[in-house]
Amino acid sequence: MSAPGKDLKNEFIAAIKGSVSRNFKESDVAEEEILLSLSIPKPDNGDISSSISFRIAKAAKKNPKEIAEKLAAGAKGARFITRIEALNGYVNAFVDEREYAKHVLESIEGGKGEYARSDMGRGAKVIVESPSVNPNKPWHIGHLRNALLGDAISNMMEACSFKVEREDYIDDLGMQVAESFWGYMNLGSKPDKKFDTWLGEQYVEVNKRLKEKGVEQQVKSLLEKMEEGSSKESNEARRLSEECVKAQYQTASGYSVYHDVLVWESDIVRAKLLDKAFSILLENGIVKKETSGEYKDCIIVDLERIRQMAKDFESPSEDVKVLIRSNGTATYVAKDIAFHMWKFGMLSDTFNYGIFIGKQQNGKPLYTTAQSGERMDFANVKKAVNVIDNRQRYPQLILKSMFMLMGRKDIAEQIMHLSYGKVDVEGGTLSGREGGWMGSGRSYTADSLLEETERKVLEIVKSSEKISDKENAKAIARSVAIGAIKFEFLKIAPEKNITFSWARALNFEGNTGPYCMYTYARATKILRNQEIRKSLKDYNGMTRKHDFGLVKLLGNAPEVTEKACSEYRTNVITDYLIELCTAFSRFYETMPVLKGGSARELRLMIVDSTAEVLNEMLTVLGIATVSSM
RNA sequence: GGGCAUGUGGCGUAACUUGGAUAGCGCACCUGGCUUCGGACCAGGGGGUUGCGGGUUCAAAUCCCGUCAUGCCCGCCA
Repeated sequence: MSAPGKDLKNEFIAAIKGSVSRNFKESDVAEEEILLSLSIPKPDNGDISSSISFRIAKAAKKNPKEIAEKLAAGAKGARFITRIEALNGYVNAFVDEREYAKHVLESIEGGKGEYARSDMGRGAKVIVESPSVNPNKPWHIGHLRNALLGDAISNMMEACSFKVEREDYIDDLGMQVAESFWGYMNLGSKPDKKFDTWLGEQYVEVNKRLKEKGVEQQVKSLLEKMEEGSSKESNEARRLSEECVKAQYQTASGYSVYHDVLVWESDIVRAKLLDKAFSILLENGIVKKETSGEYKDCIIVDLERIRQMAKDFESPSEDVKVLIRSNGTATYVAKDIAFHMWKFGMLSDTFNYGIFIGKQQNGKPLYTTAQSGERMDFANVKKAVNVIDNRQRYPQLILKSMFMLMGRKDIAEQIMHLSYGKVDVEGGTLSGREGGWMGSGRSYTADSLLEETERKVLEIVKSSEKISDKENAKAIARSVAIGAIKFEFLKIAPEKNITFSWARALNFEGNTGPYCMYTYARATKILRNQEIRKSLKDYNGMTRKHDFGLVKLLGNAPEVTEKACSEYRTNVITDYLIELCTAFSRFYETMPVLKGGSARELRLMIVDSTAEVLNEMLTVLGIATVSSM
């Protein structure tokens, strides 16, 4: 895989390294150190820059400016770098724009739709868990953030050569489902709308009645029956949950979010995952069963041992964590421990699988754990990414630490909690229980967000004079709306809380998905009916004006994907896209392509390459491009 | 009480992991640009003591200490 930006860096590093060893024999700087010293200077100062002289100056107790001058004088470029200068202590390199442009454009051309990728993951199998919404209500915009993050992270990891399994954990044995189930049986309402929305409304209604006499007790006993597995109630509850998940997956499908497998809590219970896991843990003394005292009959883990294992482990007020309660039921963390032992292949063959959705719109089926069905080859991974909000930091930390206690540091290090901030709405929260997602006017479900956005986009599409493609207006509006929403969530760093605003969501100007999509549409419009010279020989039309700035950015795409992936930060890609689109727009305004004279072929090639990179990067975010909008 | 996250022009944000040249971008505001490849655009302008106080350093939004504010977590609940 070709990464021109990296090639350029390496050439510069080699040039500096060579100069250091010739001029400053006593100060041996590592290539890694030079790499960290690199930055992009203002265009006037050069194309790539290093601040390494400051470091050398410190060790040698000399003036950094002099060091830089000596370094620059003694450094020689090879293929791309023509000139190396010192300025204010920095060492700046200037690149031969024709030679480098040739390398970048040929790399993109040769990449055949896989240019902006990396082989970082080396085919390692990873399981990404998201969004794990309780199966008793519709996705609201908070769940949507999770789903979009999970989807984009999965795409990013795939682009970096990981083998990704997209898994969704369905807790159909929770209090929430029990409450909705109770409502279903006792409130006398019949489904008159999308099932998940209706069920969510039952849930809100039940929650209001929980204070009435006996209701809470009834719900609890209902949950107990559900957990028995073979009862009439458990079958009925599972059926209800499945219907709800089917509805939720209509939402997912609307956003082009897909999964490979659903894992149901009731199937985990049925497969006796807990028993298998805890017999191993008890055998090895990782956890112990208390026979007396405060925690009599509980299975606990000593938190002091965890504290010693994990330095950043916060000190909880208690000294032990109960994993299995005295009545034999498991806590959330206990379930997660067993589940992760399964993910990493530590438990023998367990689940049966069936098909939940025969064919998703990506062409693949969605499998599900099931009471009876086939054995399949899920899990057994090298890495697990859990997209879970930041409130679960503590239990996730215990989870990791448990593997440390098992002597499986290798696994502990490969459990990544992708912790993200919560989504609020102006003047309120999105509580599922209290119905905050229902809103007062427009609701905050993922469905209505898409609907509203699509409506607004459609208005714009219809009033646009430039679009000839009016028959496809609806399809275009749908794509643009999805792009707008996804970009809006993914451009915010995951750890930040978001306060949702309709005004921002329905703005399509500036740093937005539609801007990027629009840029792509303009690029492809130029290319329409044009022949792109695949093996362009003449790079003489290359200038240092707005064309080279654009080409340099194009050269960085593979590194951007890699950085985004290794940091689990989707905003690395959105930032790059904005930068790229801005550079292209500038190029578009100032450098005529079709009337470009002798530079025409070259500029066509630049436009073609930009469209290619835009398409690849947007695809990684889960955003499909349109050629007219 | 302990811990975690966040704090950057009126609003929303990037850069913080790995210190580097004048803190980047968008919205809103002001000025200009469509007979020329699509104005969901471009060019220009005003607006910032990066919460506050110390420290380290040639160099701090970035690292360290303290402090304030906001949100969250610390149940045999789920």
